[in-house]
Amino acid sequence: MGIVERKKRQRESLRHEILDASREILLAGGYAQLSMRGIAKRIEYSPTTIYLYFKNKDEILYHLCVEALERQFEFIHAAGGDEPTPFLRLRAALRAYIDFGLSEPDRYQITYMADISRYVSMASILEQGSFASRLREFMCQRVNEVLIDAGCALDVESASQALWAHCHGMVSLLIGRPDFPWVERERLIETGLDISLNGLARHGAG
Amino acid sequence: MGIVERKKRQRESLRHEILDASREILLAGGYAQLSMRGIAKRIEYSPTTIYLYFKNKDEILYHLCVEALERQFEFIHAAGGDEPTPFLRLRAALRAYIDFGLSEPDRYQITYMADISRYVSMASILEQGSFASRLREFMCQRVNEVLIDAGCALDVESASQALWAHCHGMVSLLIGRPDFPWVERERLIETGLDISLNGLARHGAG
DNA sequence: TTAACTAACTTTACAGTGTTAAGTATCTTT
DNA sequence: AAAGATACTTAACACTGTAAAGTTAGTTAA
Repeated sequence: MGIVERKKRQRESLRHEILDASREILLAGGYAQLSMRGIAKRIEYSPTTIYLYFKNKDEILYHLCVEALERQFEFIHAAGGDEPTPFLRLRAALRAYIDFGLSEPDRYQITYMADISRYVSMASILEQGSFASRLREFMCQRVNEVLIDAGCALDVESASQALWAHCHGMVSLLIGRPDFPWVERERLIETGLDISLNGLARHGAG
Repeated sequence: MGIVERKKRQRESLRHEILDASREILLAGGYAQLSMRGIAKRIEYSPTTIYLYFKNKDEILYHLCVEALERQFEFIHAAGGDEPTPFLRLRAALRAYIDFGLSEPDRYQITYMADISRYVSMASILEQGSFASRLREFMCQRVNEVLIDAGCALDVESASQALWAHCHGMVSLLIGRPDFPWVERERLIETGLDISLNGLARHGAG
């Protein structure tokens, strides 16, 4: 029965068109520009058609979020693999985290700053095998290597979450308050990383 | 001419009523609940009356933001003054920053996370003598004491901004993603502070 | 004292948002 | 050809922030 297949393909196709249009609007005009009616106009369907393919706007945001996490994971995973020490490998990963956020602010915003929680649970974003959970594991691994290397008794999970928060703080403030009188950006980032990483490696080392 | 005075007072009074209503709505129902029509209903005036007292919604948010910064400054300024060392005094201030954010999430959100930038400039928030600028100076001062005490050559401004970002990251993630599988909150905060502060104090100390 | 002016406030309206319910047209199956 | 499912649209609801015009009451000047 090729017809059923074709229908399925067509359905899948419009689903993708919706996500493509959403992504384009997001990256072109930012998060605030993204509206159901805007998406509808772009794909040349009525606004309510979208609801036949997605439960609501948050479900679209969720898919954009998952996509963004995939890109983020790949960006960070690719960074610093050739560095000689655990310390430098972790540093490269954190630096990549920050660079990703600053170079793709709208993607970053949708994953970490947008108010996405009404319909989308953290659990579904962190489901096993997802890029979010792989990113999390990857980070914990790099942190763990440093902890072992430095002979430091810190809890991996706590340390990873703290470092994540540190990086997120820099990204979100730089994105969200661009007109604050920041020191030179590169210096701020490097100082922030130095502080965090020195604090990690030398923790409990007298 | 007492009449002009009285009129001025009445005008000032309604202005305050509007801000009071806004604050109450914000603290009761959160940022998303705050609407011009909601404020109007609470003060028993028509929605457009508000526009005779405030340019737009952002100007109301701005005033709530300034208020929140005042509270935040006082909360943080009061913390740790009796601690014996610069290190512990800074630690207490950062801890207070985080505690303030977590205990008054809506106030925190409006000052650091809300998209307030269309009409309100950072410059007006940081104007000389404002609580925002006093908070900033206070933080730099405590950081500076630690830097001097530890004989560390880090730039005060960079270090302060980095530490601020670290704390903001923890607060904003804990507020914004409450359903993430965080480690026990107290442990996370303490670990984050340990890392940041050890990294600061031991920076460049071999 | 009456006419002009002004200040305070409301009504109406516009353009936008997410979303639901009902209706239509087309395509598939019996 | 009739029945049923699928895909899509139109109309509508309940919101949002905000601008323009209209109303009412109070103040001032002739």
